[in-house]
Amino acid sequence: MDSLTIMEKQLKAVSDANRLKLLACLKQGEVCVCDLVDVLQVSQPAVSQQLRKLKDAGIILERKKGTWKHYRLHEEQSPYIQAIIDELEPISYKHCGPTCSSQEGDD
Amino acid sequence: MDSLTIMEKQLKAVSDANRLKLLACLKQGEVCVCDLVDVLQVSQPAVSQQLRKLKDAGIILERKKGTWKHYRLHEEQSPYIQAIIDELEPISYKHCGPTCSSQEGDD
DNA sequence: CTTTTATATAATAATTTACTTATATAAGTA
DNA sequence: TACTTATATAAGTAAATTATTATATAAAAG
Repeated sequence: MDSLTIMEKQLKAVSDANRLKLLACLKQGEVCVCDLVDVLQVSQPAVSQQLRKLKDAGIILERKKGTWKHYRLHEEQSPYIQAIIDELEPISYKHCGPTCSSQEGDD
Repeated sequence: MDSLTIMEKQLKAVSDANRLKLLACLKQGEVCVCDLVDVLQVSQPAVSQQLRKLKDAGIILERKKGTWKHYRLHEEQSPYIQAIIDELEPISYKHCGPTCSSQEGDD
């Protein structure tokens, strides 16, 4: 994949209001899917699909923790993706529960 | 329009390979539509429509010169759009003619 | 004034996107 | 083992996108 195609893929991944909101949530650190469903006000599968796009573009990473899955921003971003993240106002959310938000994990 | 919506619009405008190529051409300065048609290898109306999207998003500016129309990058860009432009490898093109590429203009 | 040239707009069709509901998977719990 | 919970995948659908061809506009040339 040439650099322009990679760029296109990454930009397509962030050119959607809901996915920008997801990134705005993740600015604060790891978030589990259930909390993100709450923020976006769309169905759980919709959130799952959006997260997948961001993951496929290499913008976010996942960590499994029991039944839960936590997502976070990739530590290293292309400069232009980082600039986008920097521009986003953080969005805060309610933690769905103490079990979900604990720091231990499977990987 | 809130800032997230503006951001979404600008990012949608650049999340397409052909429009990224247009920006890559414009890095060198003003270009007339006929030269851009040559670069993209799609129909003239298609190029017109792509340019319109970039213009509507406030990323490029137009200047009329007789029958021709020249497009150039907006002097001021949002930091994230600028970061995208910076990342693009310039694309060179053939000037369609001396009349077209002269510097005088109507506005 | 008619013709040519450069560009824009309109109408349309194929493709992609982003939801939805239903179902699958996989881990935790009674 | 059966039930619940968290997430993912599948199938279907409505809306958006991006090309195409045909046509309009507007300036320049003859």
